[in-house]
Amino acid sequence: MNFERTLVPWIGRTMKMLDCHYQEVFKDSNFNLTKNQWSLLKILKDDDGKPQSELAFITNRDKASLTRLISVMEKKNFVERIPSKLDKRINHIFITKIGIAVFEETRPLVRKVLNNVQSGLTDSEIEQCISTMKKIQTNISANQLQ
Amino acid sequence: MNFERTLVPWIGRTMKMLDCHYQEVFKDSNFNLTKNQWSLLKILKDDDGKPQSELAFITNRDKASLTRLISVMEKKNFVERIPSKLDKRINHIFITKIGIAVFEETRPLVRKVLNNVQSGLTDSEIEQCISTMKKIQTNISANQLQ
DNA sequence: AACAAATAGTTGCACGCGCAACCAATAGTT
DNA sequence: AACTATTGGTTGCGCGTGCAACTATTTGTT
Repeated sequence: MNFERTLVPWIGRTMKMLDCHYQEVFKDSNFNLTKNQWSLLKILKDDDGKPQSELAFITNRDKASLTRLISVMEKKNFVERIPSKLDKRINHIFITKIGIAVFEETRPLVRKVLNNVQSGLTDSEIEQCISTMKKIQTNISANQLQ
Repeated sequence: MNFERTLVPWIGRTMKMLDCHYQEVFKDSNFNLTKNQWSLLKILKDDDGKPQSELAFITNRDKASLTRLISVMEKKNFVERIPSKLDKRINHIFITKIGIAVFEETRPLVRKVLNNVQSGLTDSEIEQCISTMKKIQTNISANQLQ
């Protein structure tokens, strides 16, 4: 097998560079925020109050991983855990005013990164690439069921 | 900005699923190996004896991250640190016989995963996607210099 | 030869991941 | 009502990441 014709390492390397770039941008912004935290703020901003299990599902994370993400964000006062009164096992997660403010203030930053990263790509190129990503995701899902 | 037309989240999610899938496959194989360790074995298999700094550069990693990766792999007897006699600061990294054996035995596994993941993709689709990844990487590199 | 600057590698820190084991609470079964 | 799943969340573990501070060694400069 010729690994040069293999897509996966290319995706991996690209993602690695993207992660690094985001980390750098957030660090420079002095907002004490990470890419993952930002993604969760984005979800919560439109749709608050979900239990952790649901957020774990939406973000494709292990529930333990989500627990820790929420813990960090709670310490920073970006989100709040509100225990359900109907079911004492459940925490509902709400975004705070600070969380909303930070999200809004960093939004242009993220937008700029996305624009820069995609600069020079045509619409059809992007669509084509998204379609390929979907196929790969389908293939992985199919394989994991075996 | 419509995030549905943004490529980055698609790449991110795909990569996440890929990481998970690899982790699962290696775990099931009982080889006590991870994707990152495998990638490094692949590099070392063809080209031994490089100093850590060079391996960090090749694999696009922080030198600290590489230190730890090597440490884990050394504990598993996959690689060896051999201090240079000419320059006492340098460690040369060599793959062991065990490392080579594990690499060869897991190679078909990785090949199978790659084939499955790319099944249904045409050659031109793969090429197109790689080309897009290259452009994104170029964009990121250009931005980081600013 | 003596001092400063660069280089290779390690360690502490904070963040992030999945798995497995665990606890508390709810739901389902007898 | 009593017992057994099942579910939601937390914690310990091993692995992985980058940054910054650190040590030891080498190189470059006066």
